Amino acid sequence: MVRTRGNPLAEQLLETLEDRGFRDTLPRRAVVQAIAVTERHFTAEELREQLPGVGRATVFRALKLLVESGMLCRVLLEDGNLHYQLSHRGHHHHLLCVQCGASQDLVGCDIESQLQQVAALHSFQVSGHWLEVYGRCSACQSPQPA
Amino acid sequence: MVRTRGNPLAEQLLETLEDRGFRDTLPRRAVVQAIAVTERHFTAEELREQLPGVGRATVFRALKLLVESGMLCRVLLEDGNLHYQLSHRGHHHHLLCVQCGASQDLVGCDIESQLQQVAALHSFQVSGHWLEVYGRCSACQSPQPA
DNA sequence: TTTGTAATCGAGATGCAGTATCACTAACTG
DNA sequence: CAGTTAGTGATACTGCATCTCGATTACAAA
Repeated sequence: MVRTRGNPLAEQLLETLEDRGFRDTLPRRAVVQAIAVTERHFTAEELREQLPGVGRATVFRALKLLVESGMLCRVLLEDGNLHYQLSHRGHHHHLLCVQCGASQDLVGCDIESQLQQVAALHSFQVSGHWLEVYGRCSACQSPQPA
Repeated sequence: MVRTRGNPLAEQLLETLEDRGFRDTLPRRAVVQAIAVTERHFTAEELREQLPGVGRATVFRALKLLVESGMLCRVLLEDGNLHYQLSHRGHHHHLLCVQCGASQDLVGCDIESQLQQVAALHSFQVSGHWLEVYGRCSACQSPQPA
């Protein structure tokens, strides 16, 4: 395993980890680099297949670190499977295409304030929420109707 | 295993299953009965512990049937654990107390229409969503401040 | 009733995602 | 450069769920 210069995104992720006190190690670097070049959401297993030289536990540890640091987010698919995906923003949600599996971030959604109000009717104090939206992306709508 | 007269709710669940073409068997009856008398949301494992005489696969098969028939719903806890809970209404969401674990249904939440609008900005056609709300229930708020 | 048969059951194997252990190694620190 | 400590990885294990397949049972037709 050789220390390669990763792509800019990978470097940035590594830097953030360093800022949080974590070391810049070769295996970690490999995991982060693999994630940085992955377009779609992925499972831990898929990631592992791309990293035959990295131990199983290390991959999971890196995933956990990145999730806890807010750089990676979990995505719950409609079939219940849990995937991972790079997180650029802070809190946000996903529009998941049930046909092609693509995911795009949902921006401009101010659901929390609405939740606060409705929950208040139940005397419930909201501290967080989890939302996934399923449907069809623009590319999967018109082209092939049926 | 003896055929006992279950409580009314259990009988109703069984009937619905029968209407859908599923048989009224003793093990199934036991599973449904156990679910019907459970107040809180529960894990498959907890349910299984109450049913030592019923096979593992049978419990899971019954859970799946009930979920697919809309009588049981899955609840995703904040820690990522999946629980099950009786579903009285149709589509609804849960207010999950992170302190005592209680769950109450969120009524009067018209989130889907709001989602449709926001998603439309992305040319995304919404077909469904999953929402869990975390926070503190009324009982867990005032009594013990810290 | 009796009987045919498809649904269902259950024991155990298997799958899959993630964690625990622990001896070893590599990265930072002084 | 040596010491400290985080990190690594092989492997065992856990938790939750599904698969397999021969045995059993519910239901309905005779």
